[in-house]
Amino acid sequence: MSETVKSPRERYRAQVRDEIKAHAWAQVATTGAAALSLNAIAKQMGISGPALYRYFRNRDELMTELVLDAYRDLSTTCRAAAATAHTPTTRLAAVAGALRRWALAEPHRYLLIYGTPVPGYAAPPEATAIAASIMSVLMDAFTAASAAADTASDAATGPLPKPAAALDRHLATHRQWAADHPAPPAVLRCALTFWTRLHGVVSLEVAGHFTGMNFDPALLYAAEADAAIAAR
Amino acid sequence: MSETVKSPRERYRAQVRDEIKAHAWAQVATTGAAALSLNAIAKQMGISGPALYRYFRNRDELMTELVLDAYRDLSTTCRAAAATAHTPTTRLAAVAGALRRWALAEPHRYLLIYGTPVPGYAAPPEATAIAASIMSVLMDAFTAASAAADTASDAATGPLPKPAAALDRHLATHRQWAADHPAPPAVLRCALTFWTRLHGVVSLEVAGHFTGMNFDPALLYAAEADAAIAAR
DNA sequence: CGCTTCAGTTATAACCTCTAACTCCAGTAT
DNA sequence: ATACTGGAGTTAGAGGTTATAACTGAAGCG
Repeated sequence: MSETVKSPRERYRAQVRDEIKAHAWAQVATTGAAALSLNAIAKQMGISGPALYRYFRNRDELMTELVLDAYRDLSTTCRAAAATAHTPTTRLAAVAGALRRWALAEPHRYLLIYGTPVPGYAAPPEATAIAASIMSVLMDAFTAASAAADTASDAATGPLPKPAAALDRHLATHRQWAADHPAPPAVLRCALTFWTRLHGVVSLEVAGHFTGMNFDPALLYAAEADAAIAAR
Repeated sequence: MSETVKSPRERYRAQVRDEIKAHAWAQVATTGAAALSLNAIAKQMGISGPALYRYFRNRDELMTELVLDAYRDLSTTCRAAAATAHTPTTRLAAVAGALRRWALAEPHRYLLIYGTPVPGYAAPPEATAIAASIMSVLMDAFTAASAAADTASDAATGPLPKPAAALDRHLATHRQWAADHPAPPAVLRCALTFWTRLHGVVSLEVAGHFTGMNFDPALLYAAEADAAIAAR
């Protein structure tokens, strides 16, 4: 760590950058990413607007930084949750629970990643790399789960439905996103559906589409997580 | 229809309102809802900015109008798709296909409804009513599907997993959103999961989260739709 | 200890939403 | 038919935003 010793200038610069990001996160948490205002941040910090442009080229660069922070945080949260459990199925359940808690803790942070992309904005390659790393957590767990299922009772799950089989055949050749992961197509499919199903529930929840419906999204989420795990 | 005869003033007013909305939709389609600019619309129409405020109290009112239009269009699209099929399962498949086509035809329109809510904005009660009507299409189809399954072979689907059973018990009492629909809890659960699963795939697709992954979302979507229908 | 680099400043441009005050014409009512 | 009035559209302007340009002054560097 002592090798990261920097000049005073750079130390100060990094410190101010972090302070800016802290204020930005506060804004995102309260009013959402769309209302993020560089001017307001500067005012809160007691400096004038254009001073911020010494630290971030423009609004998009700050936004990208926030997106990457959010991705990183989500990734470590999922990995930490996975590490707490020792059986494959409980590990998947732990990741599912952690994902929802993470999303509900700061809805705007979840929406910053998975919500409406800003018009001209394109996610940086690093973001997709982190997203892939989250998927690898799921693929690891599903690999272990399917192995355990083989040794135990591989029946119960009858023949694969046609569309699922077609998806598996497709994923056998179209697996660029999991190129460095040795999982078979079925595991890729399971990880993918696990992700999309959980996102389906939690994204509607954080966007407020369940508010008027008067039921507990937690139960729906639990049922979906369970189904996705049991389906194998 | 001839009873809706209006004064010339009101005819003109309605016409201009529609023209404004047409330009707004064009903007939403190209740059997204977040970048919707009343000024730009006025410029395109050859009038000056403040003139628009004769027709819409503010930006939010125009946005609300667009949201309601989108909801209405999605609702009629789903109902039309459901009407094309004659068996319950093909009807569900038709609705699923129509939903994805509708979303992909204009991604920003889908995101306008199901994407990140704008900061201070709250959906009008009419929107939730239309959303409920979309759900009722699904509940009708699942009701018919489960009835058909009873007459045929109700086995295959073994005992309900614990979390799903818990959700069913919860929905038995928490069904405000389907108060005027006689469907049993299991049907509510099926409709709900059908919705969330399809949304999970299509929302990630329109938000561009599959772009770097190099697989065909259509196959994943088809597999998910099929699974949600087969699960009953 | 001088020089240079850079953080922060003000001024400014070009947008945005939205209000206020005014003009003027067209539809309405007598 | 004509007088009246309501409303559509105008300009001016307040207050917000992102972002650039030019300048100042101090702090770090050699």
